[in-house]
Amino acid sequence: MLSLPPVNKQRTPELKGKPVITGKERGIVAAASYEAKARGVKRGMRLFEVRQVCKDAVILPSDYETYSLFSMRIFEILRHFSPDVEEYSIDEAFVDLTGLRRSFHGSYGQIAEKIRQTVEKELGFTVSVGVSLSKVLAKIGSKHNKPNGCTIIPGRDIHIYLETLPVESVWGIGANTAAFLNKHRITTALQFAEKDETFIMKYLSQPYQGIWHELNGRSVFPVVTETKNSYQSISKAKTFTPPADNEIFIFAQLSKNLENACIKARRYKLAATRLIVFIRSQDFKSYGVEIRLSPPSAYPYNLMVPLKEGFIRVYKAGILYRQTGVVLAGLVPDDGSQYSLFDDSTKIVKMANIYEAVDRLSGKYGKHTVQHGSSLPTKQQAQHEGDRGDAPIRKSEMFKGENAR
DNA sequence: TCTGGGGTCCTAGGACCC
DNA sequence: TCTGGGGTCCTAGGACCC
Repeated sequence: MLSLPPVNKQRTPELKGKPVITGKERGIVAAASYEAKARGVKRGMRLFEVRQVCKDAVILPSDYETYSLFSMRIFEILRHFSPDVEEYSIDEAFVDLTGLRRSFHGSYGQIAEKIRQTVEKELGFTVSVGVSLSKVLAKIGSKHNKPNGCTIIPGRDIHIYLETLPVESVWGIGANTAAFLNKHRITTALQFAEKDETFIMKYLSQPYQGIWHELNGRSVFPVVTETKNSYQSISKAKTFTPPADNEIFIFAQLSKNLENACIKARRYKLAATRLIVFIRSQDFKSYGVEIRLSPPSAYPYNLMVPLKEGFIRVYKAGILYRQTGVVLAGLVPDDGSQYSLFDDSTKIVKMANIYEAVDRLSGKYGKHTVQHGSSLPTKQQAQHEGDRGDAPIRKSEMFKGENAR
């Protein structure tokens, strides 16, 4: 396992040594440098809290594009060492080194160290590496010595690394499972690894049984080489402050979520067979419904009726809500051909043409150049004041399916 | 961690069928 | 109309990750 530094400071040396965080545009911490983390900054923390614990924090917008470019270059370097590279996330990768000692004339540890040095030489920043018998152990290794470390965990030393590691720090074990394990007097990763198989089989489900094997040095999670170019689901959600109860405003939020999700789905040539509509109230309770879609679609025009239906089912007047969201699920490839006898095919083709034009315009003039009329009342203030106020709708056009062709 | 956004996979239990 | 047994499919919801 190899992991990138949380914030790329390579291009701006004046930030070296300073607590840097990204996520300015979202109001929460997307990533934090080691210096910031040392001061108590955590991922997901809100920015005003960051300023409380760390006054001199440098807060930058996330530069996703730059970061993912670096990430791609690292993956390329890794593939020079082994064909079996799993791009686990934008800043992490698994590499299967099995059988490579011969060609590199060295131990696995030496290969890993060479990888680390190559990345540093070619890209100018440091990464942490963990080497072991399984993905779970390699991940523990990579976290063990974070900035610029290279940790090798051979089978005979596993217990040394697990002994002091809280069980909830193990990859795949979250708060709920940790709480359960704690009840059975299991608090460290080693106690979990040493628990007898009967207990594991009886009380834990499959993924945790896998983790248990991996902690014991038996690899059961394969390195997945296929890079993902599709999705099982696409979701869009947005939190708004202050919480609101205005029906029109909340539906407009949902409508916007739907348009955004559809744009992404169309980009990947996918259509949804299920639409999930959810809203979250101020007290953090979530209400959602799922609606089957036939035919599958990624066009807001087709999904507006189901969206409304879902909204009516989840929305209760007089409750304050803080978030809305949609999920396009059951995604199927949209080759524009699979509709049933009962679907109006000429209408479907028309719709495809319209949205093709919409996507082209958006590509040219920016997202939401053209948007659904129902998405417009998304300014809270506008609703309160009974008009659209200063809502910037200059670029937007009202767009009604009936007249479009 | 009193709370952002975007994902994945697994499981229990109901529906339905023979 | 009731009673068995067993299989598959689907869905809601849980848990976890970055």
